[in-house]
Amino acid sequence: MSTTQSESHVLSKSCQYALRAVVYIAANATPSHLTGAQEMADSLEIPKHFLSKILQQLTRNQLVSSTKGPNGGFYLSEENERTTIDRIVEIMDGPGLFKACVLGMPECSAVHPCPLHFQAVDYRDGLYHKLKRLTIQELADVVHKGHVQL
Amino acid sequence: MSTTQSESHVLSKSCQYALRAVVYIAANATPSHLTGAQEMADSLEIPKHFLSKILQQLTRNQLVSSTKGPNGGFYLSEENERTTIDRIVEIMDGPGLFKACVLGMPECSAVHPCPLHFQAVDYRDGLYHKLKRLTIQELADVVHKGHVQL
DNA sequence: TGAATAAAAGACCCTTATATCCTTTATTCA
DNA sequence: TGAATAAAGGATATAAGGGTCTTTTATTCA
Repeated sequence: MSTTQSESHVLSKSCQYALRAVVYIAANATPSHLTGAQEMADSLEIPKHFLSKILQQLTRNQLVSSTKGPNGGFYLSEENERTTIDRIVEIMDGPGLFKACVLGMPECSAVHPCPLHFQAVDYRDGLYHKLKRLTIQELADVVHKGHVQL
Repeated sequence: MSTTQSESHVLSKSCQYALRAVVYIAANATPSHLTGAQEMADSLEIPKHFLSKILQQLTRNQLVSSTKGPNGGFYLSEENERTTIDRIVEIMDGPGLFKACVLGMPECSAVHPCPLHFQAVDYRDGLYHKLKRLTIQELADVVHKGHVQL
């Protein structure tokens, strides 16, 4: 009974990598030692070239900072550290994730709900509101205390 | 500042179509008038051939019933009507969705959590337990009462 | 029986996500 | 200044998801 399953996910792989990378930078970069793409790729076990692409995207959107050349690499400005998780998700996966209907219907709302609207909406909104208040720095702190793996 | 976003989603399109189709069948098929793929495709605005393939997958897994030939089509047995939503999701998208880590880490659990584990897990499990108790028939009833759009 | 109907099945194509590679630009420091 | 380093950028490859088309099989009914 072979069934071809479409392996779905909440966050794209790019977004997952982006979040882990940014938290890694927050937890490991210091003014005297910036974090390089190579170091991150090794430590987080993310394909290096793919990670570089993602980091580029984040810097272009000013969610992480970088400098080129020897001793160059990535770091977070004070402002970068206060970035909330939802911002990263939005940059990587677009604004749709926390707004779109579970069943993909264009007109789904509390007034014209799809059959799963009320089952799904609190799940979605609950997560969204948490991520909207949670900063990179806060996650990095938890990592530093060793309570969590990256 | 062009950012190539990877449009993520909770349920795959195949799964969204599958759920809508099954609820449609439950709400519209009668012993004297089975629902055809064409009718469903038209009514739900789903590409017909794609829908057919999905329906095939569901019948192969005995979540919907069908007969060929003139006046043939799809219908739900009594047992089919009591199928819970999580079963459909599992057939279409695999068993991973409600178990996998938000950040895609293989070893994520309450003991070795990823940075977002506790933020995500209760919502994920909450939705899962709802879908595990919710049947096709129950959704079809809501549709019949006109409270919901398909 | 045979023509018409509708699902089952399989081959195929297009788009997007994921991943890799190569070249260019900026920076450091000997 | 120039060699080395590391990010930025662009072009390309691979895989999976989404979608289409054609043929086969089962069923009905005239």
